Amino acid sequence: MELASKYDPRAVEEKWYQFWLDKKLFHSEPDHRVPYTIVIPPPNVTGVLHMGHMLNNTIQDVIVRRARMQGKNACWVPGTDHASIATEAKVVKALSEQGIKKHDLTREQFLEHAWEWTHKHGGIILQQLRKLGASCDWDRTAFTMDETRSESVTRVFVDLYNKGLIYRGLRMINWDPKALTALSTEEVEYKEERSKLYYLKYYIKDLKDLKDLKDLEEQGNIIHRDEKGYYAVVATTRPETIMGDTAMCINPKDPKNQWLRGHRVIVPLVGREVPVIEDRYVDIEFGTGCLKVTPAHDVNDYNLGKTHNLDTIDIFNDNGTISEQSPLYVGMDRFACRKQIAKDLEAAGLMEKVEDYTNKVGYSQRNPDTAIEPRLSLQWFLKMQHFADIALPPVMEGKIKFYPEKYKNTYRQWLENIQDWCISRQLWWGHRIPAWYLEVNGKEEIVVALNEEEAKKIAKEKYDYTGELRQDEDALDTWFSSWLWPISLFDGIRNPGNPEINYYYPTVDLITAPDIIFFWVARMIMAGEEYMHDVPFRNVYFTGVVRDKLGRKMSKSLGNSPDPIKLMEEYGADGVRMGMLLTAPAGNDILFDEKICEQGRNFSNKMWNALRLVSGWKVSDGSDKSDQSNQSDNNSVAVQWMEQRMAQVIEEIEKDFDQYRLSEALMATYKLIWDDFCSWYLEMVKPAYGTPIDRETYDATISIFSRLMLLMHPFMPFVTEEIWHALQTIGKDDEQAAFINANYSIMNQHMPTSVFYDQRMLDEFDTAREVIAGVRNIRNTRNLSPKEALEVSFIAADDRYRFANFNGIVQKLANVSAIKEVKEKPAGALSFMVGTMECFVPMPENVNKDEELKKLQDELKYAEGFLRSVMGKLSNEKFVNGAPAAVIEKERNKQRDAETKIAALKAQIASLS
RNA sequence: GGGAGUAUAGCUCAGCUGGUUCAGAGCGCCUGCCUUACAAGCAGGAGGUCACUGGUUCGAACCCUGUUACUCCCACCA
Repeated sequence: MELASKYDPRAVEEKWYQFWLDKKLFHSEPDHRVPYTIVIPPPNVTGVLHMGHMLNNTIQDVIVRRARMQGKNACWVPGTDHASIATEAKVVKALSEQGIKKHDLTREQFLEHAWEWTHKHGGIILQQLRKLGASCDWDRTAFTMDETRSESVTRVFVDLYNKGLIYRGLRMINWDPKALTALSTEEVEYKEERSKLYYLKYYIKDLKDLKDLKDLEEQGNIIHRDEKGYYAVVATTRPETIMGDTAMCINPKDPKNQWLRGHRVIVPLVGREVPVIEDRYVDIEFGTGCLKVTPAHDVNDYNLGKTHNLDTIDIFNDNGTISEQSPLYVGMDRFACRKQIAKDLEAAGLMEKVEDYTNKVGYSQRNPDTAIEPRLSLQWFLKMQHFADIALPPVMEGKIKFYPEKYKNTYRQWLENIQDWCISRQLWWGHRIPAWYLEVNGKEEIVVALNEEEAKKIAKEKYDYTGELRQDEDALDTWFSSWLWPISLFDGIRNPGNPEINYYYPTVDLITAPDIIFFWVARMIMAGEEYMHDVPFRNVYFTGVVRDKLGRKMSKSLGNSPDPIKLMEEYGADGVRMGMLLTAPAGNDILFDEKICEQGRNFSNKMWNALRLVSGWKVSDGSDKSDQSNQSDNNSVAVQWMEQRMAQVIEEIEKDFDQYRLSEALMATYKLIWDDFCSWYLEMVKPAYGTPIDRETYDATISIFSRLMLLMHPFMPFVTEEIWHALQTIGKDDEQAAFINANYSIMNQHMPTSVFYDQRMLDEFDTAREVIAGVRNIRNTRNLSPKEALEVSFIAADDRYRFANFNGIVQKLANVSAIKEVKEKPAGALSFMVGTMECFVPMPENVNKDEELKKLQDELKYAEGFLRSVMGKLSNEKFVNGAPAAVIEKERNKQRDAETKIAALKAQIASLS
């Protein structure tokens, strides 16, 4: 078999993915095995893969593949989200490009377009996940608006309505004037903005003269007056809302504004006369202490309006333009109006001053360019206190674990301050609210039912009504379907107790981004507790945000987001996966630099070349009766050592996985393969050019290499499958090889588990390695050719640093002709120390006495300093009395070692000078 | 305004129960090598007052006070 010197992922990746699909290796059915379930955070159906998805799905794939290889029945369910606002916006935009306006269409016509759009663009992202290697059970692909999921949503709505947890009411909500829909409080993101604070004059009605002006001022009142009369000053960031003012408010305890009590003031420009009300809500320190009250357009003002029985004047249309209810500026956009009104106020002498000001403005999460407008509106709500009550304990009590744990706090804080969830959206793309309206005795009544037929039945029973019903036009918030995801995927809402939901629920791990902890994670826990009386998952792994290498969020407008598909084409999916994982400790943001993928690509190549090496070996068939037919001691030691080392690292890897330290597990595996296996083991057993290797070592090598591929497989599925197959088919005839290739997969193999290992052997190797490094170092500094064999002798002060088992290996790897134990330092030798062992390389012609002396003296100085610090501890009574025995023993060992070392160094120095 | 987190080598991060994992890893950088698997490589090397401050302790990167800087979440100050 002739192998190219560079690994080419392109052909390999496609081939194996197809193979896995053909063999249905991702598919799961309930059986006797332990289930391992994970549900994908469903990406937007019309979305395309971005780096966040890459990270999230790579992590999921790693843990799913590992679980599968651990013999669990792994089931990773994929699917997409209908993303009502985002998708509807896209469809509206596409239609308008064809000159079609949404509201020229009927609901049915619009939905036809929307489905068409969904089918055309939908699922691209799922195809892209295949490139990544995602081992999802594609047969289970779901959509939040498919039949099962839709019906689940309707049922849950009806159920919660019947439980009294869903209600319809007029409330202050967040309105998106572009998407023309209500939003939940969670969907509003506040951004700091530089704006202006306008100080407006509100003249006092019928106040021409204040007789006790002086007294009032002495009491602390701040009184404004000009030629037109007395006036109050109101500070506002939103002068355009004055048309909706129905009061001015002061704090009853504010000494500055006592003089305003009981008066009426005139809204500037508008001319409306409004009362001065008093409420402790007003902050005395802010602005002038006078607050304009616009109950229709501000949550606090709304509350004031309720307490003080104020009128509500809604001066905005749905789209943010000024409504007919306003006496001025009708039809003008709110921001244009703000500019204009500022000018007009100025011109009319009604503006006291304007200051620069920074405040926070709410924006729609889905329409980041549109400032939301607080607005009084009739909407559907879910009462949340009940859900907060059931969702808090499982997380606080550790039934669900968060990684990293700090998100527990965030979670608790949110639940403890929960607000009712506005679940209705004025959209067509989504699950239509299953509520029907009817009129009974001139009064509107509501019937909530699974479908119209049911609704009619209820209307008949409850109201003796047989006429037409009118269904609510609104759709539900997207998250009202995704919160059921872990249940509805297994049809657990419509068909509770079915074998699938019983088997797969609860899922094990949820991998998601922290920004949807409230939107999704919390609500899934609520739904899980409500409908399954059990948690939906055991562990939540929060990924970080993928940023560029400068730490900026990746965004389209910055253009700093690489296209994952292109990255995979350049570095291979394995390379990109490894790159992502290397920089991704749980919960930390990822500063992603494309260059890191190179490391992944290089590593694929490294493993590939190890395969090239091994596959080029000729195995001794015993016929030559040469030494190569039997395993040498060297090879035997090498194999044993590698086995110990593997066992040790596997233990580490298992620990890392238990704690979801994926990047560390990967790094440990990486080093095991690159350093231990390639740099050390393969060099140990590598036969001289043209000579064969013994059968035993060869088989052991194939076995070790294969197991290393298993360990690496979850991280880099493609290259490991390729190499593993090559290893299984080496030396087989074509027919056997074809059979193996067609019937076996690395995915079906059992992940190696930790076993007992011999620490002494590992320690002995470490000594040997240091000896080798010492010799190599001497070569390096003296510019000696690696081809020139050297001799090594050593003085062992005690037995801890002996390495006799590795003598042959040291000889081979450092090109040493002989290793001798001596009692005294040979004349004319370079030296180095390994622990307390002195090593010498005799080399009379190369010894520079002064240099050597200096080196030794430096070492001596260090050792003496070290000894001093150790002695400091040991001569401290409190330490000897207070520290645990084991610690003291360690210090005594340090002392002994240091003393031995110092004696050796002194002897060497003496012999040189 | 409330809460959480972070600060260790040029960069990204480990450092778990305070003590031989104690100052580490990967990448980058420097030096020398195209050595018969791999230059996408090999061998070696340099790099750090563990943000600052005070304390607890026989002993602190680690525990506690405070300070500074950055990040995130929450909140109705117009």
